[in-house]
Amino acid sequence: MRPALSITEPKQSLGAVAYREIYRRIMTLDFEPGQRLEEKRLMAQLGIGRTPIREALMHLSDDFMVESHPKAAVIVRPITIQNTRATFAALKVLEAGVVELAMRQEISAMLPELEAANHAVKAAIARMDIIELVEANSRFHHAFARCSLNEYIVNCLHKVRCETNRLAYLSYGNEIDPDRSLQTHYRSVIREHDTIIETLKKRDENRLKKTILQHVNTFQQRIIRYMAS
Amino acid sequence: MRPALSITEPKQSLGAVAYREIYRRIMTLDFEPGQRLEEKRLMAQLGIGRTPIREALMHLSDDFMVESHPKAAVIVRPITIQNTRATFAALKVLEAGVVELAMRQEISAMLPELEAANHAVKAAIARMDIIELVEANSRFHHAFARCSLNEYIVNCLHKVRCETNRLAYLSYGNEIDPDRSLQTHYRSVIREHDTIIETLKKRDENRLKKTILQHVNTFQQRIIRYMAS
DNA sequence: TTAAATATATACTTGACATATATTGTATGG
DNA sequence: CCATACAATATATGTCAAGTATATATTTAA
Repeated sequence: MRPALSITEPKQSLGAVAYREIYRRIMTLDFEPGQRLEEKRLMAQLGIGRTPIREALMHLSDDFMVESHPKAAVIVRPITIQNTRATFAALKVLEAGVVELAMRQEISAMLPELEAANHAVKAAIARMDIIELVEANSRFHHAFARCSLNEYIVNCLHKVRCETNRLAYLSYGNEIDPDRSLQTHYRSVIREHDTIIETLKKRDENRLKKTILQHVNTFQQRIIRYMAS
Repeated sequence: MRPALSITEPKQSLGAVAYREIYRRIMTLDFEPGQRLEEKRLMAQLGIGRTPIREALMHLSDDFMVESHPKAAVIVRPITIQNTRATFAALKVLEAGVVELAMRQEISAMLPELEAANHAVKAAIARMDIIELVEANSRFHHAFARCSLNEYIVNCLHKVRCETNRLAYLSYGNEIDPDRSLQTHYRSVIREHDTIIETLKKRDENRLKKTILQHVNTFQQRIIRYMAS
């Protein structure tokens, strides 16, 4: 039996702590795209030794959040048109795959998490808390991905989501579209999330796939408009 | 200008060396599923320090080739029915995705590599060199995945392929089906590979997708028969 | 069978060294 | 005088070694 402490603090490794913290700073653009991440600096900033820092950087590299240039430098991955295109292309393939797989699985265990995340998204929008919005939205899509019960797909979507989260921070921080306002966008997101849960419960494969792809498009159009501006 | 040595030996890091060597031993079932991999042992066996060994084990864990039990042990990932099912499910989603993406890309640069790997597969079959067969087949499918020009998909398929390679070694090492012989299986593989290249060149999306999924099925059926025996 | 004590391997730290890369500085040629 | 190429330097990374603390697994005892 583990001590009660473990319930709230699963005694995560320092490597995991470093990953989370650097991840957060990259996501929130505190560490800007292209910026160099030096081990010594990170050690000082996070108060953590070199071993877990290097471990975290390796994992971030696996997740395509940083680029590793051996013997030279680790830099925050630049945001480019090409990368963004590839991100959305992968997103469509994988989310559609989730739908196909989820329809052949028992997924009732995932629903509470999905609905909790959905609720958190709505609350964050109501409070206009962008950081929490992106994180709750990330949890929602992670829970959705897990409906595939396929660790490969879940893992790959995690990496794609690292990038979409960064894009979300980028675009939500700026009002970019005078016609179709941010509020209108949020309403679309909420409506689509609700529809996703609804069709998932009904196991309506065609409508679910259509909704998911539309949901990706809703976001993609926003990003395209952002990058064009 | 780099020394001539770099052309053949790109001066890979010891971490990469360790990864490759442990990967090879897992793939060839020299390290058996479930077997524990101790750092000290690996250090002695490979003559490499602890840092790159740990780095390699982390990457192998990312690739689902080993399971990491923090503070306890790293073990070679067991081969189970469930994992195998998930592997093939992901394979079908991702390979179909590759087809969709490849059809909208300029992929002529990938064709030489595809054809070279295909040739190597045929040669390995002719020589009945199972190790080279699996590796050449792996290169073929890696080249095919790269036709998507999508690093997320390529990366995910790499992980899936780690598992399918292991399954291939497992099944090719044993004659398991008296009716449908190993030679018949090889002939199917060769025919399907040829068709894949052919339809890729012709950009015949429907036929390519059909062929790829059939190719996956050809292998899956063999594995199912193997596991049933 | 459960619980306590022990042993071992991992997670992490510190310090050090070699090397590859980037940077600076120098020299040569246009 | 400027630009290019080359040489020297500095710095950060890759790797090793040794040691500490701790968590897990194992053994022992109850």
